[in-house]
Amino acid sequence: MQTSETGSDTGSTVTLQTSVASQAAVPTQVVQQVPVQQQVQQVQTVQQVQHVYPAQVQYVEGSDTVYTNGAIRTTTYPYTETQMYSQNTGGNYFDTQGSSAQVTTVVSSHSMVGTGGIQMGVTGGQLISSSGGTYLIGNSMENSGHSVTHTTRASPATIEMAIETLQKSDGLSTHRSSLLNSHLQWLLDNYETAEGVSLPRSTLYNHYLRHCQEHKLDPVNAASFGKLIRSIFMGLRTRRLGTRGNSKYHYYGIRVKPDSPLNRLQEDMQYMAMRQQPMQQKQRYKPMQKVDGVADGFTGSGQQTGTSVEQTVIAQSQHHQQFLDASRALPEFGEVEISSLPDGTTFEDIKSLQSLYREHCEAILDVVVNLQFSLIEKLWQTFWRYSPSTPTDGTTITESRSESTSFPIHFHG
Amino acid sequence: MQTSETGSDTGSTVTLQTSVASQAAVPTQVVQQVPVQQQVQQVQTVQQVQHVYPAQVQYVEGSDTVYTNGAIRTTTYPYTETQMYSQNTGGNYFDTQGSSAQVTTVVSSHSMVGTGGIQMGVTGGQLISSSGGTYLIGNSMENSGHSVTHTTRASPATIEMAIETLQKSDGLSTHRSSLLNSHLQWLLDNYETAEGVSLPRSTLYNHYLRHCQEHKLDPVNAASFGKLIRSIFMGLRTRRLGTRGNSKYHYYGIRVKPDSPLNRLQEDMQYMAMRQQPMQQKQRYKPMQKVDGVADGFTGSGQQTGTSVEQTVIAQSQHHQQFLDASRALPEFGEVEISSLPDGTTFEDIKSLQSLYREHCEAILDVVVNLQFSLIEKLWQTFWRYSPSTPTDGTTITESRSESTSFPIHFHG
DNA sequence: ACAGAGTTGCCATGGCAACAACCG
DNA sequence: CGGTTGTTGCCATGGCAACTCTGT
Repeated sequence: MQTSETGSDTGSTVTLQTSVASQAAVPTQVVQQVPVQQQVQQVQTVQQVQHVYPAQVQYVEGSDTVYTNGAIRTTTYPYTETQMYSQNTGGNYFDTQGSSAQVTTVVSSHSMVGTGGIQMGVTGGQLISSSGGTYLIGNSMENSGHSVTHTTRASPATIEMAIETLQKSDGLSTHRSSLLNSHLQWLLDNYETAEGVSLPRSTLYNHYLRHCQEHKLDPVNAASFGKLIRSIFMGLRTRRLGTRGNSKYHYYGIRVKPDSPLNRLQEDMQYMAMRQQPMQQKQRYKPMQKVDGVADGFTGSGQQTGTSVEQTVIAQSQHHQQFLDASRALPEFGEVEISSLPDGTTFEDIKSLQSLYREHCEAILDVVVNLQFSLIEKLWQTFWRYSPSTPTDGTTITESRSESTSFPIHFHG
Repeated sequence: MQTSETGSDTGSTVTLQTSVASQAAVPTQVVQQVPVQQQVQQVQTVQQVQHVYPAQVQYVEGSDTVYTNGAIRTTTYPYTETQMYSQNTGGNYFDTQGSSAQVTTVVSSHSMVGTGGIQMGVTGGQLISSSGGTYLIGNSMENSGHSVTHTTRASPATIEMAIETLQKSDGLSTHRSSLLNSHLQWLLDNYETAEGVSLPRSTLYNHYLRHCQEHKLDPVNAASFGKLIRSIFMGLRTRRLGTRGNSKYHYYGIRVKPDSPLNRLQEDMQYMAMRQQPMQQKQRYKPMQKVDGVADGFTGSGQQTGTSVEQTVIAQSQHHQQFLDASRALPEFGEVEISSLPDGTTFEDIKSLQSLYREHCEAILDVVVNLQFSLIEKLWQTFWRYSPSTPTDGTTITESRSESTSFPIHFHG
């Protein structure tokens, strides 16, 4: 359906720039760009279809209120949720925040308002991205596993659009182009759209950083990476998943390709991370084993009637695979037990420090999970820089759980 | 014009809660609320009109694209800007981020979409808040100063709505009510809507914190405060003003009431802050003296034809008054001159430290400007906590500007 | 019924890049 | 004309509170 016009560089490049540290008000502003040579990279077009777990998708269509959510709630919740996203030519993505409440809105550059914001149609369970503005969502396949539910997003046409839109200014087709194409290619090679699954943004970004490191590419920051990936895998939605108080932002509607090397790495590392977990944490995932209607164990996807057990388990593991994250692997630190506070330091300060330390540990675990061992030192430097000697005073953070004392030592000892 | 129905507490309270530090994953979650007694606080209704500086206001009305911006650009900029805001009963505020691109959207719970999102009308230069949903913008008065351009937002009816909407759940009219009423009252007493001026959010929030401190009230956090103030002064827009790289978020469309004590404090402190500034910085504000078309010295407000000099100067001072902020008062620190870096510390690290330090200084200056001297110690603790001895190593940050070395010492010496 | 947990809306802030205006 | 600066759109993350769901 898509012609194979490749992202043939000249004249259309994304202007995502190499991350220059120009944040201070220093007026010099040197733009140091690595002169990667102009390799015109053929953007691969077809994504293989395999191991597609039928996460059920549904849509609701009202007269002038359309909810195109993968996760329709069946309640009287004031429904600000919606999370519509326009399928327009690129730039305007509607995130959770800012989407309207209860009534329409959303809109692309072609004024689709009259139709209710998003046009819909159902084809045989396949999720197609026509390049224009319509958005097709396949309905749920309720048979046994491994059906083809999605795939083949990010056709070259789409990418072309993405590039054009991201760029939006004309004649600058320099080294940025190839640099970007490389990023695009990597993303296309390793990820694919898939309904019902989500990836933590940090995981995805860490993968990206690792990729950049390996290939000596300048990474863009997380925000720009967000723009990039949304321009490729259109229709990504935002979710915040995780335990209470530890929610992390996820890209919902994307997963690691089953044949991606990232997949293998992640699995290995997951196993390692699993082994580190105290028993209590492991049981966290157990209740999801008792299979019932809901396929992926998450709120989302409303009523699902005829799923098989096998299917559910697969979807589950799929979900876990992408979902397991440092924030979950780490045990909760529990309360701090301190006899006497030395100075004017309040209990809040202690908790703050604990929180920071936990974040640090999560970061460490995260890079380890992603095999980015070289980043460990950087993380340590970042965390401890402002405390060359000891953390502020003599108080040590003692954790109530026995196994988890001085957690990162497991990794560095 | 408004009936004097007071926010008489029972049955309608805002559920903004006292800020409990439940951020860690500690499961206890004690909600400690100060049992302020149920003083039914009469919400004052009429705001005095005085010293209204005619910041010029304008509106543009298209067929189905309405730009109700205080700052219409006259260009071909893709105009995602718009910054529409719904005037609905409360909760749904449309910030810069997320508002549609180029085509309508925006929407309240009463489906005003057909009208183009925001209805407009012009009355004789007065900005009126009818409690329903329409938003009236006065046009610019092009005569001498002190005309009545705005005022009298936040009528009791509006507040009632705000309360109802913020609350949205019914029967909990407890101590929260009076606590909130106190906040409301304070906000109503000290601020008013005004077109063409803006306040840094930090300033406003600091004022609020100070207020809470003085009255032994539990402050809400900045986000919740944002909800609160937007529910009262509807139509606030978001701006990010400041020098490049130092932009701060502002509430645009609000100012300190001319008779507010905050005003006096701020002026005094500004003077002090001004005196601290090296000469070069003071000149920063000078170019605005050369009066030309633009009234308030900011981008925004497009074509203004017949303003008098007096008017401009007044608007200018008005603007400065609200706008002068620590981020501007502080001189730029300039480049760091370091002979040798000791460890693996990179130049980026130094710049990072410098940036942090500057933020620290700005914070200090900010609290001093707002006479919150008791917060200074807290700030210091916060900043130096992770560095009990010296900042990381022997390197000292030398600033290129002569007067500004060790800036905060002026305040603590 | 109540408490705890997950999810999400609304608000906050911040970085990067694009754009416009301005200045030399 | 190019470089600099202010402003803003789009993306990111995070906190609080409301809501739902689930387990006791």
